[in-house]
Amino acid sequence: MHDLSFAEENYLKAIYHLSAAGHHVVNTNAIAEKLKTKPASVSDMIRKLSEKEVISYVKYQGVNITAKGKKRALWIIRKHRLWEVFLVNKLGFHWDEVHEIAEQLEHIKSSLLISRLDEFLGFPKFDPHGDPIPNEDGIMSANPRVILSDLKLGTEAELVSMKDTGSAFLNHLDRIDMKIGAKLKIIDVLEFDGSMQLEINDGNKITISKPVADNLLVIKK
Amino acid sequence: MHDLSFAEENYLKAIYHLSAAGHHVVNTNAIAEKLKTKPASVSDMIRKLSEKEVISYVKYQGVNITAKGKKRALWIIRKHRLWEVFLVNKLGFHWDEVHEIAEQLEHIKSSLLISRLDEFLGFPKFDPHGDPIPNEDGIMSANPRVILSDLKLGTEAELVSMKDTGSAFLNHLDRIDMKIGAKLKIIDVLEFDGSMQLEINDGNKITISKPVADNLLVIKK
DNA sequence: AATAATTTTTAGATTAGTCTAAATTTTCAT
DNA sequence: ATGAAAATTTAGACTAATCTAAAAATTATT
Repeated sequence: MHDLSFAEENYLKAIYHLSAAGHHVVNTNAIAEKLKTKPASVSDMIRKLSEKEVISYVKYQGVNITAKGKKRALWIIRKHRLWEVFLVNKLGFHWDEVHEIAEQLEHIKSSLLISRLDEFLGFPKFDPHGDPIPNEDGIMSANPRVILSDLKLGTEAELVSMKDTGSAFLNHLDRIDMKIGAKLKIIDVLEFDGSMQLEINDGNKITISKPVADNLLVIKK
Repeated sequence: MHDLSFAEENYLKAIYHLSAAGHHVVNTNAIAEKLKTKPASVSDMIRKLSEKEVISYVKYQGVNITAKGKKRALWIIRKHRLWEVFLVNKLGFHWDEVHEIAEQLEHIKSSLLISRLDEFLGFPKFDPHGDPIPNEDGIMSANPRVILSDLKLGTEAELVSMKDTGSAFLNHLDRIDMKIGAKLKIIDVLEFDGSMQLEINDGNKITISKPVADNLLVIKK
């Protein structure tokens, strides 16, 4: 198991995220855009990563991540998300300030460190953005996040993240007491405008518009 | 303030440690040996570091660290030692397992992270090896470590580290209840063999041989 | 003080990662 | 289905960090 360099790890992670986002074949320009690098650099790196068998690749035909590559990528993602939990829960950072620091910490090499950190944090299942944390085998045990507006009447869910992190939107959520971790139950959906009536934390009933519901990510109970 | 690369940071730290260890002028071979690299590589790096004004340097005459360089080095050392405290006090590592991980963590760039970590750890003054932790300005407020056998009759001190970390020696210390943090008072020194009688933690009296006293590092009270 | 031994620097290569510019391949539109 | 547009790869160059081998400077020895 030769180690990957920081640059190689970043490429692999980007390819994993693009694969997971539906593009089961990932193209060069998409990688270049995601990493803010040039397509020529991506071509070079693709050759190197396919020699290391973490991706498979046919010239001009795009990239597929291999099982081996997926495992490596999920290991990096596990580290990233555990460090984010540490930064927010232990050091008091806000969840939208931690990404850059976690991008550095995710490259630290020590599996013992990560298992100790996991234990110290109480074996969290989600990072502060609501994304699930893979276990040592790369498996995410928790339900995936879904968009609130995709759920049906009667569904219960927990708020884990917001898509739009602009302060105007966050202020709005604050005003209606909608915080990460809030338990939601859908008690009505209005056909004509898609707005929803919700019960929050088994108490207050509020109504939110479709655009707001589109921005809220939840996991089903 | 342009950032230094990881390699540059490692060279600067090595030069700082060599300067602090008495060699007020540091020579190329010493740096090469410390970093397990070749003198030719050191020559190149010396040129780069002196362009960045963190060291001053005359060809064939060795290297001096500048005030600017010392500040940079102490910042890296601060990060290294705080991370070591985290690994030992929070994650349960033993103090002789943490160096390699801290070598990686010390390069993480974020001063906010370090001030938060410092606070989280309770503003420690020593790392788990007993070395003092510099503050934000690069100043080490604590007394320096000294060798127990250099102290005079009547002196009180705190055990902060052992030079010899072999398990035979550590077992011996365990048997006589000599742990990091123990408060020691020198109640007798025997001329003919240099052995010492100590009071530990205001209680038990024990006798240790000169070779043992030579291996114990303490700070004076 | 001259020469031998040691230390340090330079010269020239190598690898990783990046870039621009040009060539090639694929895709899309008419 | 063919030419234009877009995507991708190749070619060649650059920087950072390293190495080996050779040259130059310093230090030590007789």
